[in-house]
Amino acid sequence: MRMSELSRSAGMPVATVKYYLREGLLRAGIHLSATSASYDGTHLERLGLIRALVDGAGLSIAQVKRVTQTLDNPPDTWHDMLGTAQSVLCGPPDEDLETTSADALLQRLGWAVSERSPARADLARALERLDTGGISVRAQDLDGYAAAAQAAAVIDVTALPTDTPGAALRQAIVGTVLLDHVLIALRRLAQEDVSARTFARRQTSGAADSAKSDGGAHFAG
Amino acid sequence: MRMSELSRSAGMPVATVKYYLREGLLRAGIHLSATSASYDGTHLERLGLIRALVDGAGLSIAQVKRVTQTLDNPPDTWHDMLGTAQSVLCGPPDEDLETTSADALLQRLGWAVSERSPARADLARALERLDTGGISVRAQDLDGYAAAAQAAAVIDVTALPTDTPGAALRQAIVGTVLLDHVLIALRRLAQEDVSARTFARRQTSGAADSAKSDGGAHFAG
DNA sequence: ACAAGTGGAGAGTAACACTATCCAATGTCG
DNA sequence: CGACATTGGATAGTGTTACTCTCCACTTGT
Repeated sequence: MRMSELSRSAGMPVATVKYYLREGLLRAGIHLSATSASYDGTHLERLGLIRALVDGAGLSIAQVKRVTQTLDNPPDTWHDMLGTAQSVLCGPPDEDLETTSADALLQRLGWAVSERSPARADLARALERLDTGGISVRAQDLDGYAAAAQAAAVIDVTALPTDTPGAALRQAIVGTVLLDHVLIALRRLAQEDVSARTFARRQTSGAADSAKSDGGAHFAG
Repeated sequence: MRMSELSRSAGMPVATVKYYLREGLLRAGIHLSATSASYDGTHLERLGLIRALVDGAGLSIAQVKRVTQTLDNPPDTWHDMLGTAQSVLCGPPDEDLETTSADALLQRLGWAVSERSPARADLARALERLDTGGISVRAQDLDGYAAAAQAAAVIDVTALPTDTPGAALRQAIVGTVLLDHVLIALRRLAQEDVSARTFARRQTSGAADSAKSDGGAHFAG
């Protein structure tokens, strides 16, 4: 397959494919001569991955580069797999970060997470932003969110392919970041469902009797 | 409070505050004369919100503008509240979008969501990207993710403040988008915990016993 | 022979989120 | 009263990102 066919199959301009080659996101093709190289299905697949990560997950080119470099050079242990996935996807570590509320939550949950896990910093940052954004969340609600996150994580880990490390790493990184958005969309839709059942015809003002009293009663099943 | 004090309190340059004023993210202060206006705590609070949404949630200025406009002009019903929050936070509706897999999932779940809910389009897009990214997810796993998302949504809805519509709307929009990131971080941390418990010292390859051959046997629990 | 395509490199572009500069009109301090 | 910093307001400039375009010498297919 030549450049023009590759770009046509992937649905993007030749210039863009060249750009990804320059940036090291895509391996060079096999050189047949000074002015022609041959690309195969793995190149096409890689372009699909780049497109999904950039357009779908909103990753920057630099992040995608880290993902692809990791995919091409996997770590040694299964546990490092997810750790690598996270170091690629999380924000940078930050020494002067207030992590007490995050630490308190994690201790309450009893989760075995490293002291300097990048996701711990992400959690601390997210909780801090809730604060600066003027949102307060009850501890018991945080615990509830954590339980939901754990339910998702159990599925993540059990669904990791076990045939090859490469497939596992790919699933760990790509599946994690793409499923983030599936989960977010599902949360929105579940909100709509729950909201519809709870206050379908309740007004924001006027005759509204306490919505609080039966707010959660319909979800026992 | 004058401009310089407002910008100092919010921890951002005067030029940036002026920019937000220009873009309509921040109400103008009360004009005391042609060259001075007075700002109050609501302006400071709004700047904190903008900062949380831009830096924390990664929203664009245009999205933040839609959020603030909605906050300043709330809808009529409680149910519209979350709908409005979603139309602000979700991607655009798309007529030519393949929604069959999303529709199938939602029908299986039996959720009461509108045919043209923007979150439905988001879900369809996210599922499509899983495909172009080369990730396949079993239907039963999707159902599991949906259950986790629903658990989060129940907390979302029951935690909505019921005192004033403004507070509810603020929580619905700001809480939803900021808690997205809390949930994502919690999912990463839960992955680390689950992974640590599952394959703490198992090798992907190398001198240890062939991880390939028995790779999948340990995940039954 | 010759149009079309190739790898490669560099410059150009559009969007975005600020950031800097300028201005006339104050406020404020000695 | 006058020097001087600050204000609201407008306009232009900056740095980053993710492409996109142009050019080139050189094959390749017909």
